[in-house]
Amino acid sequence: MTTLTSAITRNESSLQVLTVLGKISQKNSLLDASKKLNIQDDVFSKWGGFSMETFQKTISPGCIKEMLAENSAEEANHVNIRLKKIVRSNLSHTIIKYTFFDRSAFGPGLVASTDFGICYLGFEAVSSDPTSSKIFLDMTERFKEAACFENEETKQHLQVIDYLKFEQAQQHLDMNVHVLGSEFQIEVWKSLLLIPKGSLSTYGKISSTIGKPRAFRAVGSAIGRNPVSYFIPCHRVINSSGEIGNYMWGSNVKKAMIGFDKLFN
DNA sequence: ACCAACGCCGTAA
DNA sequence: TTACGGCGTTGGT
Repeated sequence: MTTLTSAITRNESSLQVLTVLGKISQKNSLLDASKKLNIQDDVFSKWGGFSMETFQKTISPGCIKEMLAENSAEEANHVNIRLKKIVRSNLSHTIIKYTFFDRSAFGPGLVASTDFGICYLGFEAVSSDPTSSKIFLDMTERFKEAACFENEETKQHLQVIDYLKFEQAQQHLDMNVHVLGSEFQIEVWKSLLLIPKGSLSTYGKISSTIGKPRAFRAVGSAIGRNPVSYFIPCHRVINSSGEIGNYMWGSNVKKAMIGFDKLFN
């Protein structure tokens, strides 16, 4: 099987993987869920080249604890991100281009950018009218003073979508990210970039690293407003209890990202 | 400017 | 499992 073939099946099987992950609980294992949904249990190997059992184990409490304990600061991420703030007062002169993508390792989604870099990324399966989707409304609400229009040809978008398909082993990606947010939010988002791929942190730990150990709840709110999911890895922050916790695009997507981070490549 | 309500929380019981 | 504290953000006066 060629790399290309497996990449196609990966991105096509992601929807089924996400469906199964949305159905699991402490009572319901991946195997139970896949049987109930009448989904083949080999979708996980098609998706990431690892078995359902391996994935199940990776998101089990024991492995989650291990990922929380890892505190290596070397070689943090495969993606080297340069973060720049969007100045709100300049927004009326800002042009934002957006592209819907129908396939990736984490399902369909929306990516947007300014001329400097990516300003928005999220994952949602949109229906026939994309402009009424939660993801589109969230993006346009954030940038309502800017000029937003659809564009399929942006080099930055293609680069991001390519990466999210994981069609080949990614060594390194240099990426510019342009974020709109308060000082506090941007400080929180920057600290997320320090969480190594394959390990996890907690809301409490993040609040301590920014010097406000009691602001964990505010940190949760700030993380929830992360405009560029996956690349600003808010999926790597979970509850101190070991629960996966909530996620803007669904906790099934969060689980998929956590397991994929750990197992893929 | 002020206040109330709300969150991807943590922890104590 | 439930209740409450603490903190930045937002939306309504």
